[in-house]
Amino acid sequence: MSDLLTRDFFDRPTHVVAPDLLGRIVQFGPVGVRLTEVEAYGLPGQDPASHTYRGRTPRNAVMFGPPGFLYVYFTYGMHFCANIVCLPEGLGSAVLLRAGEVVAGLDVARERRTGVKDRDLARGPARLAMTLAFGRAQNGLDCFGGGPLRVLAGSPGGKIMSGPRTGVSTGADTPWRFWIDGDPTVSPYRAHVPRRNDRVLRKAVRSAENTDL
DNA sequence: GTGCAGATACACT
DNA sequence: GTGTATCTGCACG
Repeated sequence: MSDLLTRDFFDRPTHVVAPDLLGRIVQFGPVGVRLTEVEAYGLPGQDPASHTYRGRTPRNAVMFGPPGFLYVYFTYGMHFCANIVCLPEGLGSAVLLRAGEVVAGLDVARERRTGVKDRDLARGPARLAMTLAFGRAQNGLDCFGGGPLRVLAGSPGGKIMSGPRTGVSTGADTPWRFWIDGDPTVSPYRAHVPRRNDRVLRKAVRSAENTDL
């Protein structure tokens, strides 16, 4: 199974595309990852968790473009995460690639992430991005442009599960996180722990220390 | 298993 | 100017 999907595949709402994406293979150059966990992000003004919630910015501009393009963003000052844009140009939504299993270019993937167990190579959104070598330069790449980035057909080979995304009030009734049941490469990530108070406290302590110096 | 440090882009005051 | 973020690796138990 290595047929290409068509762009139409992504010309649908994210919560429809996301579960359908499980088991498909994202290939970039020599490395291919079979998706085992994804998360859908909604439209501006509708999904507080989405980067497009507050409208268009230079960073999220790709999300407002046509479907089937890669949106790579930088977060926490050190990590990249990758999404694929859904719905027609101008709407602004995408599916986050959370985890997967390396099924092609395993040797290259191991070289990129030495000392990491095979199952952990793409187990988590930022790890997946590292393994596929997604970075700033890959933001805005077309999955259907005939270039090194492609999405291939595949089947989940397991039961598809879904659950609510954490920390979101609006989408609490609609479970927009999808994974393949029992797959060892599904990221263990916890329900987004809002460590706000801890972080605020730590930051306060740090700045207090700086002041004392 | 749990807890924390890291360091940048962006929205908001 | 300030606070948060679609998180990971490592230290520790």
